[in-house]
Amino acid sequence: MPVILWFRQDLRLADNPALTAAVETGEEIIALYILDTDNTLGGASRWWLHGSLEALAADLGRRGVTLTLRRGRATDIVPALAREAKASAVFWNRCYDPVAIADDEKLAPALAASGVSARSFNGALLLEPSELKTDSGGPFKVFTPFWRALAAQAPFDAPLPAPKKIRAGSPVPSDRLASWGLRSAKPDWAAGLRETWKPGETEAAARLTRFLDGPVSLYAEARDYPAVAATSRLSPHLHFGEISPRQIWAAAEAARHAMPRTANGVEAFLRELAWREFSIHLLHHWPGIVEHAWKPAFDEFPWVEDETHLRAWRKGLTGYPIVDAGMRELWTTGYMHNRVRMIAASFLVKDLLIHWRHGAEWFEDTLVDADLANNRGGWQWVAGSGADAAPYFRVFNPVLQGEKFDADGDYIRRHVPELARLDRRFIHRPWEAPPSVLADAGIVPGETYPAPIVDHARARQRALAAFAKIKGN
DNA sequence: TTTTGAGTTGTTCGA
DNA sequence: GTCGAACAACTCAAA
Repeated sequence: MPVILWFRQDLRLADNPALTAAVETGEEIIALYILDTDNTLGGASRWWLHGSLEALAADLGRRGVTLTLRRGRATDIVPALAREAKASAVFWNRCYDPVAIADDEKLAPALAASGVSARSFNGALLLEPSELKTDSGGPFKVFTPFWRALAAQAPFDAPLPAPKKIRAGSPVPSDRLASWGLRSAKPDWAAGLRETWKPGETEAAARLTRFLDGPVSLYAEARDYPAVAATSRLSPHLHFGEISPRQIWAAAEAARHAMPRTANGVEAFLRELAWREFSIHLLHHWPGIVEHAWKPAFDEFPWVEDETHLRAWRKGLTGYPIVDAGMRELWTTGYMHNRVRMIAASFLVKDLLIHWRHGAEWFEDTLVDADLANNRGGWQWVAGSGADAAPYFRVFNPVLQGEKFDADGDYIRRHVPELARLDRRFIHRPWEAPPSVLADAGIVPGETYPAPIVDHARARQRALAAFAKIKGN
């Protein structure tokens, strides 16, 4: 009797515990992916998913296995396919968002009732939420102790190799990937994504190797400079499970061992990997953080509804170059450098006083690495409402941040072409440039590039006053 | 049980 | 130009 391997956010063959276990049964395997109708994916995520499934299907195809595509509710599709294919078991790697957890809790007994065994595995985390607790038995709420506790449990299980041979089950009816319309965007906005990214397990591994061969040695210092290619850019690959944190941890440790000069960079990089784990742990223990402030007092915060400001922010037309560069990088490439994410997020939440949920939703629609746990956690961190959040008085100054982390304005010139010829002295504050300088750069304020939509100094005062209202309550 | 040091990423002001 | 303090108070995690 065949067994079903249900692919979810683990679109890879290597270090895939569910796949390895399924292969080890010796039975024929039916590989399944479900496009869940309850999961509204953002446009950039849909674009990525298409490519990732294409790559997975090709990798499976080389082993003679067909990837079966179905659309619907996982809780309906999995038992139905098990009956249809007379499968004896279903294998999958666990996901940790609230919908997936609820599905798992329904599926296991439903399958058991029809005599199908269900086996789930950890393919997405170094340690699962149940495996990492404080001394008093509760979940961590502060990153640094979480990180210490996590690192203390290294080394983690060695990554599993991709199965050499997979016994293919008889084909069952499948949707065609194209029929899902994941890339049927009109107008075609995905040109920048195509130039920037290549979804799939092969590219994920190659990207990791390239990063560990070079940029990682500078990572600790250079990762904050958005014009410098010092980050791994593995986040979308990680989100879709084209690579696992165990693979990354093991490879990074190997690099540190082989090249001691990379030690600082590796340490900082693994810390960032641990932030992903921390976010997922938080989401697992407090699923309410998707919609509500983790600190309840913040649900009383006097957020401002301002559609005009929100639209200017989304389009990268705030008049603050570093914010606009970030928002345009996001729109054109499906990605934003981490430092700039903080600046742009702080601007929305603190300068414009717009609810972090609006920002989170826009990011989820436009980021190729959109990840519920990371994204919601990150936005709440910036807003000050999250676990281990930034203090309320930490308001990023977009001019100072720009001058500090993009001193020459290279990042801005790349993404805001109308400012490309502006002298570096004014690249972060074009409103202060003399008319002759603006003329030389071909800039007409208010026409080719907007004046600042708010005055930062005043916006900061307004934010501090607003945050004072909810303090201590 | 109580105590204690610490907590991703900042800015401004005044000396 | 540089530097330290203030910006709040609270909660966490471990001793």
